[in-house]
Amino acid sequence: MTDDKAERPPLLVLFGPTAAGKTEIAHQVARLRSGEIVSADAFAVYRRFDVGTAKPSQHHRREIPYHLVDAADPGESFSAGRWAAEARHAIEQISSRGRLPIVCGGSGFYISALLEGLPPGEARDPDLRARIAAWARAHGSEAAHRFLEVNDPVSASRIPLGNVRYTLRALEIVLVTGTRASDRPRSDRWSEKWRVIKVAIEPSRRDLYAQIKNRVRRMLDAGWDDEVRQLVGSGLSLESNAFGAIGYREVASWISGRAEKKETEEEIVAATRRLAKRQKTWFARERDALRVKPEDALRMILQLLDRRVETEKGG
RNA sequence: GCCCAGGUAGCUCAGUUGGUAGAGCAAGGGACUGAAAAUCCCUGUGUCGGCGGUUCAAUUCCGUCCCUGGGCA
Repeated sequence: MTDDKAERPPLLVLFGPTAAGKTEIAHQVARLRSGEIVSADAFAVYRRFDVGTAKPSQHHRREIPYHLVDAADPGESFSAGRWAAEARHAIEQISSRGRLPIVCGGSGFYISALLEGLPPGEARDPDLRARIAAWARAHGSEAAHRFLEVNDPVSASRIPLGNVRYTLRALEIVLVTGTRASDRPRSDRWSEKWRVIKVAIEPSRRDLYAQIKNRVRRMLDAGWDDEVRQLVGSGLSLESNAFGAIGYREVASWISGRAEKKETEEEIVAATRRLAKRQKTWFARERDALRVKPEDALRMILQLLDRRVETEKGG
């Protein structure tokens, strides 16, 4: 069993809150251990959303291959399922080239979709979704929740009355698949092929907040406004999924004169902190992750990778 | 100097026909089955501007002072 485990190819998975310094750490690991990076970031996938999504720099991207950055047009709606499928493919390719796949990002749901899998089949139907949403608007969200209670009581009991999005999604699953969302299998065995090494980057709250503040200011001074002007000018709707990225709508308000730069900055900082909090909550469930401070991360990760190699040679 | 309007949670404000007060936002905690940087759930003790007075009881009524807007001089 131990030998069998040692034969599995390594898969490094790096996660943590936004602005924790994950990107730089992953990049250094990739340089030092022949790695390639798979970005686990729900908004870095969108082309032309560059400044506000803190994508790796062009310099970094020339040095190391980055996967799933700029993988979709801003008008597209990405999804955890699509990301996980593409990420799995990329990881297999990287590994088959004898290089180290490094998953790095802060989208907890995406990482969970990658490692644990999602139920088979998308169970998605945009037309039906629109019709259910219209029905819910006409009859009220309570009625939608009651309808779910009849068709999938377990999901209904898990989903708060106020969470219309989850309620409608669960209804969509029942109507599309004929199966209750709560009955769908939610795990597959993909990750068993790998020696998964999970590392959580955990800065102190004080450091993280300072980093967030600095980073938002740098983004605002680095042409975020011009980027938003171009996106809006090209006809992209503010309602598009990509525009849901923190800060983009705030910057749009600022450049249209509806908000001051200072209050825009404050709003974005606050929204980013709230994101970081939700990310911490998400990652707290990863009990088998090595937890490290950003300043120790590179050294600890290299140690971990090298120790595993030693074990393999020794075994 | 005079006349208005205000001073209530970190912020913006509601309210108490007198029985010590509550929304939104912020903040903190949590959930997460293909929109996830999304969506949602939980958490509200604050000299109700200061000091006096009336009252069994004042944040509420009265007086006075201070502060902030606006107006008149």
